[in-house]
Amino acid sequence: MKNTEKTLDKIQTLCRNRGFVYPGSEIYGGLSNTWDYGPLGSALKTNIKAAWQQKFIQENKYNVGLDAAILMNPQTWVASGHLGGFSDPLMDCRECKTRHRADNLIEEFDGTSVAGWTNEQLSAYIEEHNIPCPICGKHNFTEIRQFNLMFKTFQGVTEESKNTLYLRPETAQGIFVNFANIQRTTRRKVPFDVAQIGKSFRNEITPGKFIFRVREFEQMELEFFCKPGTDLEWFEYWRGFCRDWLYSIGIKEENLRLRDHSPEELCFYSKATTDFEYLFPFGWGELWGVADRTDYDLTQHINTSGKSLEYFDPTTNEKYIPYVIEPSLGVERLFLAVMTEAYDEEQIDEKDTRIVLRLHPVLAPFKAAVLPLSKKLGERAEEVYAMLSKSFMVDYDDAGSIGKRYRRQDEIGTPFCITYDFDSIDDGCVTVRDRDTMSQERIAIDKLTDYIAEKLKF
RNA sequence: GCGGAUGUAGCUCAUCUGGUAGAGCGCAACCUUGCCAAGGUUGAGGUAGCGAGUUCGAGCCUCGUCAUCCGCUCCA
Repeated sequence: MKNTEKTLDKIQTLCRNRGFVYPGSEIYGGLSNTWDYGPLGSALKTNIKAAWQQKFIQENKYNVGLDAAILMNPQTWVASGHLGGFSDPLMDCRECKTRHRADNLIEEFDGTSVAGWTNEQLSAYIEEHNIPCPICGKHNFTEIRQFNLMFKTFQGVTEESKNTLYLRPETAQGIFVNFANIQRTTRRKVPFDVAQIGKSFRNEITPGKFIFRVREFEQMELEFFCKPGTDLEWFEYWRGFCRDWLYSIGIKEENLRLRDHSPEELCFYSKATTDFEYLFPFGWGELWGVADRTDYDLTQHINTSGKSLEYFDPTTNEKYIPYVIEPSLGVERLFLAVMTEAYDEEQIDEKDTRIVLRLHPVLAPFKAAVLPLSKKLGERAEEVYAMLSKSFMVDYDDAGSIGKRYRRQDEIGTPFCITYDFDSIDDGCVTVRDRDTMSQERIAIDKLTDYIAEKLKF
């Protein structure tokens, strides 16, 4: 029973104590659901993103990268449907403390269509018809509160409504609005896709579960543009591709499941969607969504902007709006999944346990730690450290017993510990201890960089 | 946002019915030690989340506020 609630506490504690993740703005009493990634956490995050970029951009012939702006012309959100369509008028029942959507209350009460109604109209209608709470049957609601999931801000120094902008609630739209630019400048032929890592912001009503659901988060997304009719084939392709990548960075099969959305569950524009769910300490939670979004997004932008985003296929002389397959992954969620997967406690004896973070070496913040067996060897050991740091993130620790230093490194996921001992002066070798196998190997110092580099390959 | 619980040193906690805060671990320095949490000496670190009130006196009582955890509502 590894993935339990208790494990989340332990992971959170480890994260805070060892410099992976701190509560945000802590000295001012914090700011709810914000987290700051410390020295080790930022390194892990960077490594996760780099691994993704390597697999999905560098090694993939279909992909190009993009880094679009967070602030976008508000028309973007009109086209995507985020402005207007996703702002829920919510009210609470004072009697039974439940929350309801005002529009649903009316529609479920007498079937009246309330599309386009203002909050005043909604609440007047509820008063007028004395609509009861569907849970307790009483009629005692708070006033309507509007929950728009987009963060609002202003461009320019005056806070006028005409200057209102929104922090993007998803990175995808930056890709869609650049579709024509990218296709033209890279001379890509369909199929191809655009991959992007970036921050998104959503005013979730209920964030929580450590870094699982936060209001500011980072997405690793790609939009794969393909010919209509080939989309389901490609959908399958990406599902497998994404799954295999997760396995390769250390996610275990038994902790991952692919859940296909039922027809009723699908968004109205989506032809097929699969949630990759990971067995987090609090239960199964969505990690990665792979969706066939059809030509919905591009069509919306064509209609709203008036610009043509059609693709002309020069080999067949066909014109069409490409279909899109979108695998969308949250960096923080993968961070948590990776930490959950890696977290291990080894029972040494009745009273003694050892925490080992079995991170894939590619993801580990430090690839190795240089540990002089005695402080007298510090000068020589630091030379080894300086050499390795040219190629890798390396730690150096000379405080305390060697055993204690091994454990410190085990806790932060360092795969290799390098001890410089008294023989090293004569034979030019150091001992490399492997975190997972606990085996020790004598390696020549001048071969050390290559030795570690070899271990870092997938 | 609602309901419940919580908030004392970096961490885990103690402080008897209100009388000006302690331990273990961790951390730092020195000595010792020479491959998986050794030992010794010394030391740093808290206006008890914050603010107000009651009281001769509050970490302990009251109110407010902020934050965290659990549950509910929601998640394109």
